Amino acid sequence: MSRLKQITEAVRDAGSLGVADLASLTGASEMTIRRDLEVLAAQGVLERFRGGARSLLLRGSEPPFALRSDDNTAAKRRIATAVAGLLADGESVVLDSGTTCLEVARLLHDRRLTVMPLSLHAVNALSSSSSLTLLVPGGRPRPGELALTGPLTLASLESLRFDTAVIGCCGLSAEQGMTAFDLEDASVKRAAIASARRVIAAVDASKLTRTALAFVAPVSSLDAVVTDADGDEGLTAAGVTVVTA
Amino acid sequence: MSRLKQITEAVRDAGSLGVADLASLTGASEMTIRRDLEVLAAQGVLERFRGGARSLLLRGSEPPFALRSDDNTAAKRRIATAVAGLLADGESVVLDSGTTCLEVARLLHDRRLTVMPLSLHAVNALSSSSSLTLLVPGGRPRPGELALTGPLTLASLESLRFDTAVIGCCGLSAEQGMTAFDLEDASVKRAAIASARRVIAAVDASKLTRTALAFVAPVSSLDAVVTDADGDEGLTAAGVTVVTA
DNA sequence: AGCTTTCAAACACTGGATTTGTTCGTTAGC
DNA sequence: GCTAACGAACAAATCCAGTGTTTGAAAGCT
Repeated sequence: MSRLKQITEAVRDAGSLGVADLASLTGASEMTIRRDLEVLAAQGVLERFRGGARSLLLRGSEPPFALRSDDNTAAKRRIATAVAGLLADGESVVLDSGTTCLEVARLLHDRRLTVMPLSLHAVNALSSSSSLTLLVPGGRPRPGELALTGPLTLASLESLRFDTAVIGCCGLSAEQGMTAFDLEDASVKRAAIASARRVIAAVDASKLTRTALAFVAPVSSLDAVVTDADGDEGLTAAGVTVVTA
Repeated sequence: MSRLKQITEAVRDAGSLGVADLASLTGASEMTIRRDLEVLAAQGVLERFRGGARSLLLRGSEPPFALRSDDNTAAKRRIATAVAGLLADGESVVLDSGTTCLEVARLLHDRRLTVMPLSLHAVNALSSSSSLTLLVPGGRPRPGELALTGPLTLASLESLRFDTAVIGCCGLSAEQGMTAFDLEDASVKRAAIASARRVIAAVDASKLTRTALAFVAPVSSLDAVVTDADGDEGLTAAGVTVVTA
């Protein structure tokens, strides 16, 4: 585990911690801890005060992208591989933001597809591909996440029709449907779903027991859910194809 | 001069060259030359064949972005600094693609502005800024250049009104007006100009004697031209403010 | 087929950039 | 005013991209 994540979690669990505590916890020097705190503060993870830092992570919000990105990569990659397998050459695909979908993007680099990613991270992962047609939606990138949102994004989605939407999310259950942390994100996901004939949700198992603030869509709008462990949670009963990677 | 550029020019001038020739020309090993040829082939600069490579650069087309980017950086930076100085805090700016405008983007990173860059390179340069409002236009990124083009880009521009447009180009003269190498690019530039109240052209002096294929706009649509050396070329007479950086 | 040339994968090396640690003068808070 | 924390500046360590070398495979020629 990276030192940054270690610090983030220690501070979150304790509420606030001193520089010296973090130094002895991680084995790094105090100067290094200060520099780490600076970058974490810039990411909005925590707030510095003289002598230490206090966490800014609410229970309802998700940790910033940079910290999630190399979390559970094995599961993400397995899910991504399964999702990539569901896409046929020549298809047009809208690809949601988030770390799991970024993993999908990486696998699509040499495929023959038309892809419109909803996050700049995925755009960057794909921009050097010569085999696929890359479409960039307009929008305002949310800091860190670099997920595109806002009216420009919605307008881009509304003007296009895709064969498949690959959507990630923060919570998914038969009763609560698909939910996301961010309201803006939720409306983008909704527009992506509306613009596609087929909808695939790429969701690691931990999300199947969770519900986030913003409602996106009922499970009935999904055609398939790709997940990493067995944890159906009533999705099959709700008429969704569940693929376990 | 970088070895890549050296190879590009040698192959262009000779039509085609052998690996051994290029190795002795550059002083690098043959393996390194092969690796270089691989990246240049990926950029579409040349085509490999057993034993060497042949050029794919036409006279009318411009060398790829990666080769132009650290060309004449001093002049570009001076021009960029002058352009940045013409922008006032709070303004909304649409920023064209190209290496000179990328230099401008770098200078805007910590300013308080609303910026919509027309190239993904500039988007990436700005996406970590917390002080400015970044807008991404939709579109298809042209390979290498990563300039956004196409109907999505035009639609994004048409739906917005900017205070200032900063435009780069391949040719500019009082008689021929502003010209670009790429037709798609030209229509994007035109839309950018139409969406802004004030138009600044950022152009190094070598462009002032050149004309490219695609007509963009007459000099009368420009409010100011920022260039690096004295070389008015009748622009002042045509009613344009010429700023020499 | 047999020979020669070219190619590229694998490994080692190198120089530059990034990260980390240390020192020390400055600053914030008591 | 005093003390602890801070951060700038420099030094050390570490990492990484680019390069060269070797070597076995592949391509082209006779």
